[in-house]
Amino acid sequence: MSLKNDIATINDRLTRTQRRIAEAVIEDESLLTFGNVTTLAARVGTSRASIVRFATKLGYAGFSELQQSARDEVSKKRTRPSQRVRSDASLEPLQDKIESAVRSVFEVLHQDRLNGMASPLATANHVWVLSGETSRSGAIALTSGLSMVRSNVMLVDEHSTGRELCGAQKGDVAVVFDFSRYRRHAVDAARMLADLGVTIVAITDSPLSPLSSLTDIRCELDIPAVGPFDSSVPAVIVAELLVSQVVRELGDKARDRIDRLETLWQATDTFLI
Amino acid sequence: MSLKNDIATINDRLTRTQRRIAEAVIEDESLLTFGNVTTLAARVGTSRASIVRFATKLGYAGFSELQQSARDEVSKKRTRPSQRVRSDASLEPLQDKIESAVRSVFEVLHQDRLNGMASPLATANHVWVLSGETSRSGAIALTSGLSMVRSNVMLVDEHSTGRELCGAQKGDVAVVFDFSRYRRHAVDAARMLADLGVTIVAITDSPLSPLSSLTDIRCELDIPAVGPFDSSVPAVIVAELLVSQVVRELGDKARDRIDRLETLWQATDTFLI
DNA sequence: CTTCTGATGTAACAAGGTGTACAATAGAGT
DNA sequence: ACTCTATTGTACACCTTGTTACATCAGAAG
Repeated sequence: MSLKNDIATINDRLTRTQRRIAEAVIEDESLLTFGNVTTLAARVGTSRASIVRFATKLGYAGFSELQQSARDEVSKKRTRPSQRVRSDASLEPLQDKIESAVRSVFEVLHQDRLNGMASPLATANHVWVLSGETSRSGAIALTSGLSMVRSNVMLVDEHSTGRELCGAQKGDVAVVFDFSRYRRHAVDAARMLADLGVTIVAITDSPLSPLSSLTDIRCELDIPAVGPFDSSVPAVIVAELLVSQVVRELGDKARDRIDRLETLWQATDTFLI
Repeated sequence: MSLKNDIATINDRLTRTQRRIAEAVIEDESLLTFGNVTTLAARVGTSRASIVRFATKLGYAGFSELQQSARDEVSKKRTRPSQRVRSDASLEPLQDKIESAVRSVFEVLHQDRLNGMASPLATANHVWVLSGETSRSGAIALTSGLSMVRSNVMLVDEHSTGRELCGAQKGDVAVVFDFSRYRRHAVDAARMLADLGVTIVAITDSPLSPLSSLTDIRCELDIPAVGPFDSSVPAVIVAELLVSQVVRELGDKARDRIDRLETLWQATDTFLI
């Protein structure tokens, strides 16, 4: 806003070419933030000197200072949501962190990426679910949801890794949740499965994660800290979105299975209502 | 995404300083888009040459090309919202539902109520954690977090309810997660524990829940549906908030335990970093 | 301990960018 | 038509930046 304000305050004192320059930078701010004097001059169809004079007219020492100001402006815009100021009850910073983490999950997980991650889960022979510690809730959510809509979903516990995984083979899919400190057993198991030809779907927190080099089918989440530990909320959300997408892909097959499950529940009187 | 992809595909071939560079540009993308070789090198604490080598390692001709790519990426991001309406159409209702569920968790869980639920967990002799199906992720999150900061935390599985609970007595606390259809075993177990004099902390979805009549220490959450199933996100958030509050109450005792846990992890080489 | 390899830093260089002095130009007023 | 002034373009000096060649250093292998 500050740039537009600057222009507005002196806009009646602008010369013709300066006005053209102003119009150009308002229409496409990247001319200022990413461009330089030469490109901007070319775009407007004027000389480079006029660009510099435009900057000084706005009150800056030169083009460089104007550019810096424009860059600061967009940087501030990007970081604002997290800095949002509010009253200081001790729960609110947590609320902020979690809410923005939730939002970022949906930014990362556009529909096409979600499709790319869910499709293998719909078609795989077996689905193996691996996780570290903080991501365990996500793994549970995925296993629980997925096993209600398809068969052969296995949660692999740390202490039973070898025994359970020995049947894995090509055509299977392994979903690996792991964050921040990267539990060795999860990473090792994932690497082993990848070597066996199993398709890896990774939910992790950084392109620098050891999981990221194993597969293209993955997403990187922002993980907020809640108290001393990392939150598993983003992982759980991803798990639930994956399940709902798999359900959509499987269509009637999933519905049938859910129906059969329901009759089983009824027969065993599992629920109170 | 393309930058993060680029980094991910070669992340295991990065040298130490190159990894530091990668971490820096992932954390603050403006270092790439707005910065230059000099500033990035200064930020990372390395030489300018290493920055250039990092760019070439990623497959670019040099830093300039990498910067251009980064700039293109954010330019694309800025124009995306218009496409987003179309391509993300099916995700947006879900996003709305989850975000407002998150918000409602914090509306329900004012600081005093959170205190009331967390305090018993800090002082109890034993903490028993029970759950239904969709709330299982929350139970896992609570058990996992709580057992890192205090001892005698037990997750009670459906098939082992009797065996595990027979030691419960006055002075213990049971946290029960259960929603919507109210799994019979969770409710029955909670009732039994209440009869034994165990303090019940309930996380459920309605004052009409069978759990609500057992205890005053409880909260009622709005549970959104994600696909055909109920979301466990609210339960997980409550679990994490409880843990963070217990940590605050236990103070140094919790910190000591975390420290000991850390040395154990170090000794057993549990994590990659 | 020595050697070798790869990673890192230093320094030089070429290219490109900014700012300014100065010349050219356009336009208004006489 | 002439002059004066404000505006714009040109040219140049200076500085910064990206790149590369070379020297140094650290660490693994023997």
